[in-house]
Amino acid sequence: MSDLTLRDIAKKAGVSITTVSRALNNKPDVSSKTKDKILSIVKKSGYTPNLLAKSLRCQKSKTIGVVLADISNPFFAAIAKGIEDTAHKRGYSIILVNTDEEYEKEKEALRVLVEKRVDGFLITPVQKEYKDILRIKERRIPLVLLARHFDAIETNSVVNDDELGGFLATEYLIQKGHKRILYISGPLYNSSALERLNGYKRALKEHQIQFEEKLVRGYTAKMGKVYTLMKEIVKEKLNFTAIFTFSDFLALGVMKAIREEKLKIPDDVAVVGYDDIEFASFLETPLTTVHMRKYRLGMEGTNILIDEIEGKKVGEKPNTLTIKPELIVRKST
Amino acid sequence: MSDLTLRDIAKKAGVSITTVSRALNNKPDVSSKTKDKILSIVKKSGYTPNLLAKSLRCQKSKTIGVVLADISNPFFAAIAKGIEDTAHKRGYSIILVNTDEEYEKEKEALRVLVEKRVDGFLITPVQKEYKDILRIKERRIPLVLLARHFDAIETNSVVNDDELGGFLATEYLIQKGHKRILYISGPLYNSSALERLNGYKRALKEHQIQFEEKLVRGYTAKMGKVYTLMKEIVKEKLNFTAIFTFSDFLALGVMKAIREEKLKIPDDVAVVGYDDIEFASFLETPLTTVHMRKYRLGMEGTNILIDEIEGKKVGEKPNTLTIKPELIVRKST
DNA sequence: CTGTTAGCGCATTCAG
DNA sequence: CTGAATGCGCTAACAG
Repeated sequence: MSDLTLRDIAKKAGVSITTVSRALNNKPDVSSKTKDKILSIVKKSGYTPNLLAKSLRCQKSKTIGVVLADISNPFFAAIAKGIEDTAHKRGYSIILVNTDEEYEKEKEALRVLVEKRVDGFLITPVQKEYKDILRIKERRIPLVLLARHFDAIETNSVVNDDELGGFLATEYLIQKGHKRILYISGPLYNSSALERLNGYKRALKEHQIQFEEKLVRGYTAKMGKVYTLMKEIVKEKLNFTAIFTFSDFLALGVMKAIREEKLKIPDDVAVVGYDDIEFASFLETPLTTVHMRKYRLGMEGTNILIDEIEGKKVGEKPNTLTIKPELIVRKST
Repeated sequence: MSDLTLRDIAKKAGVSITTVSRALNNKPDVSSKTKDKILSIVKKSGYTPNLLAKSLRCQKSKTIGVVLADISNPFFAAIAKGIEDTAHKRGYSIILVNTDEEYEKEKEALRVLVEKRVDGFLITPVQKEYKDILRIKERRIPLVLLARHFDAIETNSVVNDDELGGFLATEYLIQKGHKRILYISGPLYNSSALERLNGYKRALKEHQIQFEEKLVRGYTAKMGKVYTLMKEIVKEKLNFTAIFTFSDFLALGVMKAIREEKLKIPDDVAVVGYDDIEFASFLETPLTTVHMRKYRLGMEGTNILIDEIEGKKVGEKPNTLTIKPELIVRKST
């Protein structure tokens, strides 16, 4: 059964291709009689419009390119869900690409997606460079950055207020009496890692605690690495009583290492995570963490993007949205 | 900067469109001199091929439709990662759609993806019906079912040996001395839930333990529901000493409920999960579970699909692959 | 209200 | 080795 085309339907209905097209797209200028006739033929014939042709002709594909760092990480998965739901609701499909935090893959993904003529991009940038994202901008393809942003270039973006998140977590620990707080950071080219560090520093400063370089460690987003690192750190006698981690995902690795070193949470060491992934509350020692509205972040980003795609944007300035995080206190502190 | 086309490049190079097309696609019949010239012009001009046009012309989109039940569930996320990696490696993009286990959404997704002319489908079917999947088959669009399969229709599929998984988990518990084993099942229209139940029953039978209907509960894949249900069950005095759950995801809900009811794992009640999602091993009481090769499942499914798309299929019969699971014993039993 | 014409960007005959 | 012509399936401008 090779696919039917408008021409086939037109022939069966004894009208022109144009008329069929009009009937199918609910355009005016078709008598309801011919329209009904066409529609019934379409229905019983099993005609399926070819969106490839439509996209080529109309110069819009109703498809969004979604470039995420790691779909198997529940943090990004939650964002992806928000994106997919929202896009679908507004009539768009998403082409999803994983970068594994590698800039080469991001670059490649951007290229292919431009070739496939996506109408816009949603990206959690790797941030090792931004040249290729700049090129998207220059091509005037709508674009929204998610969860991370660049200081150097202006773009639409939806981010978490990471400086505040870092501050809240740290200040809370300080108020619980902790003075030596280890921060397991993500890589600092990542804006969210950097800003959480800034929040951490500000909290220390406001409470007259001296910042110590050696209490900041990690600089990675890989749980496995952090687990190994943590085992080493415990042996270093750094004298910390609390740990703030870049993500819940990392906190899991940290806590496993700590437990294996026979330290008790929260008695020997308090742990605060970041993101509030679903699992955080289901742990045996539920994790105190900075709640981030991941689904909403995906949703808002998608809405901003589609608004721009469809020319509903107000003003010329990039649209940036910063979502406030919230500290969720559980049993790990 | 409106997009350049082959025509623009041809004009600049002083050759025909055809020649440019040939040069770009590494076809023979172009002198290396003109080819070099064209390539250098292409490079400096920033030409980007329009894959929409190419797809329309060639009747293939190099895009796969991926229809998953719930991308925010780490089990599906892991499969998705395997799919994306593999597809990307072989030059394909994926359009991802979530169904939330709702048949209506699956149906709608299938329709849109056919319209977008994906070259093939990877689907974890909701299984409340199969009419629309049948239609895909009738259209002769390549298709691979993942993690679940239908008895009623023949299709390519890659599944876990769920009967065996259910058996292994149950027999292990029996060998640990348990006789009253609660099975928190997924919905039984889902083939994997049904087969795990069958494995559970077979293990009981082989060990001369009477099967009891009331020890099978749940019939849902939602963690929240299971959590609530579990709290009720504990109060029912069902007298069970072990629980086998349909998924690690559900096990999390179950364990939380159990702990809140002051029962100890594994002393008061042993728990076995299914899937072995990454978190299972990072829990404070690491979870005994049936390991499923999720990434591989996605990978194999994608390879089978692309082989069929590209006509590399051997034989006419559907290609079905069953991956053996493995029991991973940890501290929850 | 309806049909004819043109063209989106590309790959592929077929002629030279 | 190269180019002119055709059409993938669709929508839009224009003419009736």
